[in-house]
Amino acid sequence: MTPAAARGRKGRETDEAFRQAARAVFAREGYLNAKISDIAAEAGRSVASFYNYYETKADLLIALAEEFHAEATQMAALPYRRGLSREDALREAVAGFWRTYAKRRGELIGIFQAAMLDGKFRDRWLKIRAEAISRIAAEIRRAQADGYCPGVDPVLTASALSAMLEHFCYIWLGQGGDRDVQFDDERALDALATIWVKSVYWRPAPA
Amino acid sequence: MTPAAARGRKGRETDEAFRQAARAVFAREGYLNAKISDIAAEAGRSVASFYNYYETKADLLIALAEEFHAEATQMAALPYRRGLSREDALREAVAGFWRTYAKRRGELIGIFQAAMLDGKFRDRWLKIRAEAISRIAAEIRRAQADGYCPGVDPVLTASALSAMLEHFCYIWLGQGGDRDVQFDDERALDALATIWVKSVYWRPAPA
Amino acid sequence: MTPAAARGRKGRETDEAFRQAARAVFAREGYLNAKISDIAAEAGRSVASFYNYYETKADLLIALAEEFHAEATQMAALPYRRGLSREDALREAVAGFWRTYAKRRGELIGIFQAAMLDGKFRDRWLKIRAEAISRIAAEIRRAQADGYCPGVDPVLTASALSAMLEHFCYIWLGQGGDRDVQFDDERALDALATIWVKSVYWRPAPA
Amino acid sequence: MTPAAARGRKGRETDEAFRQAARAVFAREGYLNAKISDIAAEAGRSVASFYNYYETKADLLIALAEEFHAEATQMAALPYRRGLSREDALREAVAGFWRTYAKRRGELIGIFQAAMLDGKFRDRWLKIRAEAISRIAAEIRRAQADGYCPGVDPVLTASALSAMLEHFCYIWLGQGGDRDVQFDDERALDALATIWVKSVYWRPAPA
DNA sequence: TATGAATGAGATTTCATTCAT
DNA sequence: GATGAATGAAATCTCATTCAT
Repeated sequence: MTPAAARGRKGRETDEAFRQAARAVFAREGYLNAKISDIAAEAGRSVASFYNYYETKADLLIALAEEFHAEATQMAALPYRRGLSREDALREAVAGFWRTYAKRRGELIGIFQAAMLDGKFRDRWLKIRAEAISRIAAEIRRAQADGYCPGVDPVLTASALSAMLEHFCYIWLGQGGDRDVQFDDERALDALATIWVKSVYWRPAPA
Repeated sequence: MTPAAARGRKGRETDEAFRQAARAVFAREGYLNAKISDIAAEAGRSVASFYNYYETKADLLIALAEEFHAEATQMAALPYRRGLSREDALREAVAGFWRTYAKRRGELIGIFQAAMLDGKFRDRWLKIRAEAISRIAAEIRRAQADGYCPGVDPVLTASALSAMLEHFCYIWLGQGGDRDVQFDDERALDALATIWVKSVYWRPAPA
Repeated sequence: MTPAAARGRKGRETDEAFRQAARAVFAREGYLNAKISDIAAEAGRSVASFYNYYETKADLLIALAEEFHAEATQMAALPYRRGLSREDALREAVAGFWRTYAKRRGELIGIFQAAMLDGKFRDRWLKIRAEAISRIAAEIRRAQADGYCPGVDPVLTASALSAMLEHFCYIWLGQGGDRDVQFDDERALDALATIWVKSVYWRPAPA
Repeated sequence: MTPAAARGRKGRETDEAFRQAARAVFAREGYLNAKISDIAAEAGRSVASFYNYYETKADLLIALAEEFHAEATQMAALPYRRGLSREDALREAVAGFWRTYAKRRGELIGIFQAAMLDGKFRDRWLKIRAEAISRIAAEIRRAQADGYCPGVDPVLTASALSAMLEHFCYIWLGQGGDRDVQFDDERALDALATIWVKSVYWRPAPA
């Protein structure tokens, strides 16, 4: 396998073709059902060529996941840099996350399925997830310093909120949602953000 | 396949052996990695015998999921019948759910993986999930009638809270948790219940 | 296995139930696709019970084939005893054969398929067939003695006519016939009988 | 599966190896008893390789049957183009058929067994057979135009003669013949052709 | 005599992966 | 770099047959 850096133009094009193909195939078939041959066919390349670029399907997914993570992180951090109020920033951060997933359905499905099944991938994803959680936990601690949500465990709360965010995105954006539930992007986002805000930015009733 | 009702003692024993074996194997290997032959070996029966009881691995899981759902529902409903305050009842209901999953790790893992990956199972599980969500949504509407959480969409909020509960359980009880996070049952439960309570039982700030 | 002679009333009833069931199942599914369990289900008996009566599916078919052969032979011989002209007798004999097969579709299908595929059965059926062929050959020799069809090989001709009769019956009565061909019993019989008569009862053109 | 036309030299060789192997195995074991693994072993290829060329054993047989049919049709048509008398042409056509089957015992056995048992194959074969029958029927109608065999149903007669030809070939060339019957190619052919000629080229006795 | 239950022994089929060109 | 072709290694599923009751 030629290292990525050493590739010529043709090589970079083929690599990109495999990435796009994988996103399409994961979105259509799911990660588990996606065969290497499906991805190759979608990319208009041979199966053997795939192995010039990635050792396994999981490796390709890891590459996609890293691209994805960079974007999601940026989207989530952005509002804080814009000087919004904490609540508004949070609402926007959640929205950023949601939109990133909506745009990258292939990665969403791939990452979630693979995290459940593939040991190699799970470890990588846990690291990425840990980063997000520690950022959320820091934000909770900051809120606590201002008198909000005293006594809650910042890390476990962050873990729970993150679990909610991810799984809700997977169900609604990846799987098409719960049965018989009306749905639109705005209302979904609003429900998510409200839970998040209310569960962090509350103050104890005055004695 | 003999219908369950028509089976004699020996048949019922074997069936039970397959169920226990499946729980153990799902817990150990995950649902997708579990081979019929693993389950049969764990049950001390032949693979061919398995097919006298279930048509597929998914069918066996459906049977387990139904048992499981009955128990979880009962555990979650119990506190309300005991006349606790809404908040306390909710806290206990969440705890009941958590404990059921903790006791039935095999089902937890099986259900989660299969709901994400196995079309046949997913449809069945969505039905079960829909029931739970409509019960949660009803509780939210009751809270709204008392002036709590005005304006939130009860069903989407229920969907999000349910997603949180399930995924958090899966991560902590099924997968062993997030990296580097200290964990104990009580604190985890507390984090979950607090989010749930605070995101439903809040009142708008007085104008 | 209790020998047939030693069976009580109940045993004879069960045996008969298996025979009828086999005829129905062979007619419906074909011999090869017929599972012992299908026959047992059709007979309303258990699979294990089947083995009290027959060692294999082929054994049951042999029993049916013998019943069948006795009837077909009788039907074919009858017209000769009634003093019809040779041609008319032949025509009637062919008709008897046809009607027997039509009435016993299960055996027809069973015998044909098994003769092609099951070594054990084939040997038995060849014996039965040999009898029929030698009877036909004798008739041809008698015709030759009267100056008909000089020079033809009586046995090979008998074999060919018998092959025609059997296969034509199988195609039309067993499989439902050739594509797009209009069909009724009388015309089919007439075509068969005419071929048979004309290929035996011809005289050489006078020099 | 690469379409046959798009294959390179190596692919074509392997395909041919599977065809030859199938012919040998069908001739030796019969179609139904032939396992994919037998064919692969005979071809000196792996079982997995088989599936790069055919989806099922039936598909391979269909390919062989089409080759076979093309040859048989040509052999049967040839004598008519040579300007022989009708009777002589017919005799030769039958001989062409017989020789084709003799040369291709594997196909003969495969086609017959599969037509009896395999729904997928039967439909295909019926189409091929229908063609042959309509050609024979046309010949009979031509004979009738010349005053031969008045009143017979051309199509049913064609069906019966075709059934005779095929089944006789199967019994003698595929199964090794009837018991205790002396046999040689010439006599067999003669018996077949005589039946065919006499059953078509007869004129009614003058009133 | 009858049968519920168990199973050994196979055949089919699928795919990720390798290799020679 | 690219790819046609080949394959090892599994897992699923099916049934005839047996046996204890």
